[in-house]
Amino acid sequence: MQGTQGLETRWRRRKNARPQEILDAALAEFAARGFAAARMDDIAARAGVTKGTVYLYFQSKEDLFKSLVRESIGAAIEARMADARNFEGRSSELLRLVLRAIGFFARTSDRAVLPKIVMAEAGNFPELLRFYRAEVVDKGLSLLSSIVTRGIARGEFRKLEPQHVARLCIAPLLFAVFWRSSFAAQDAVPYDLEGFIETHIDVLLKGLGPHEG
Amino acid sequence: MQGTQGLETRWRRRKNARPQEILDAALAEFAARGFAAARMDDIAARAGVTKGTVYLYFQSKEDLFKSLVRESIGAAIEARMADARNFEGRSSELLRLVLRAIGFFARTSDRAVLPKIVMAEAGNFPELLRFYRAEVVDKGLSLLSSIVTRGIARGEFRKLEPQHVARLCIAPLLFAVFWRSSFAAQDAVPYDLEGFIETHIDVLLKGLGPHEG
DNA sequence: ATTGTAAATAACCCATCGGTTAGTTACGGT
DNA sequence: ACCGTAACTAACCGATGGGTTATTTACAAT
Repeated sequence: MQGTQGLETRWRRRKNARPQEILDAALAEFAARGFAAARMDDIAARAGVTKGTVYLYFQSKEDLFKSLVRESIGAAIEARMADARNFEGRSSELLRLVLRAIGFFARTSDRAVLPKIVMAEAGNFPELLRFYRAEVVDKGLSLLSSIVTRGIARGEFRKLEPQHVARLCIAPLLFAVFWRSSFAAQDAVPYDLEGFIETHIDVLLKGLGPHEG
Repeated sequence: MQGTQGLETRWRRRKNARPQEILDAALAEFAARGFAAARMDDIAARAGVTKGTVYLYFQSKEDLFKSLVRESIGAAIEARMADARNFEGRSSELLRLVLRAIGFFARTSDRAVLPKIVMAEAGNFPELLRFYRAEVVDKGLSLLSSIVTRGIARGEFRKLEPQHVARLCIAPLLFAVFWRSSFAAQDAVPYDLEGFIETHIDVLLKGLGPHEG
């Protein structure tokens, strides 16, 4: 537990480093077990401290989780919204760009498991759900549907309900997150998520196009 | 707990009715809380019995859940596979039919929450995940990818990786399930899931079509 | 070197819950 | 009427895990 440093002391005082280390450990444990099943003892052990120490820096398990959400996704979405507003080219290119970015996040980031955890335990922690929806879901859907609206206005996309299309954009990306965080572990040959996402963008953009088919 | 019948007896012997009533109660509790957080006491109470009685009919919590999966989805998928094999018309029509059927199930059935529960708690109950993947996921994906392969062979669809397209088919349906079982509860104006699914089928079929765009 | 203090530990408390079992009761057979 | 039995209950057990607290210890200031 405390065997990583030299031989002189059982532990060190590291007030500054602890919170981030605990957050990282918590992310890993929440990702592996979900919110309810993650043990504070395990989070502490992974962070190289004991449970009592975690409670020096965070009030409760729920506080720990919220801190995690706050410091991760919200900001990233707002950054992309700024990108989108400044974009000049074709809407299909803009959409491709944004979906590739979110797709990359979904395929590679550790943080991508957070939506899964939230939806999974929505029933037991409604406050967590409300928080996440306001912070992430509504912002994300609004970004995507504004791109779709732009595309329709410029005659690049067919006339479809932007709210539906926005959800069609992210559904496969959410699927990718779920696949990665559950089935992927038991696959001998890993499933090609990157190819999946490219196919998604390809099929979606063709499906949105105005040319009759 | 046992106050529903008349005044004469504290309880009745109803060996035949119990299992189904317990399964229904379990579905409701699993749907509301998830697998781990659902309490056997609550399931029993909802079924109008005590916990001991549940263990007369089911070996364990996990056995209860598995029974639920078995009696619901597995059979339905096999039925659709038979439908698909006998179908004579255009692949796009076949795919539309199948997706509408699954979509209807996703929008309306109580059982539709099962995939959500499984994926949510995959990390803690790998055996459950393995079971569900073999019983539902692989069969479902194989059904869909065979339709796609058929469509490509007949020149109705573009040449795309059927495994990717199969997942694209269900991703929005899974999304619908998740939306319904988490966010829907807090929406004042309910989101139009049926329109969403129709848009999905529309966009997907156009996106798969062979005509350049 | 000594000491004050706050960072960190380790042992503890207690509510919860899956599963078990000893006892109770409905009810068909005689 | 009265068993015999199996359906059912109710009380129990043991493990688990969130949160607390008494104690120990690193280390900066003097």
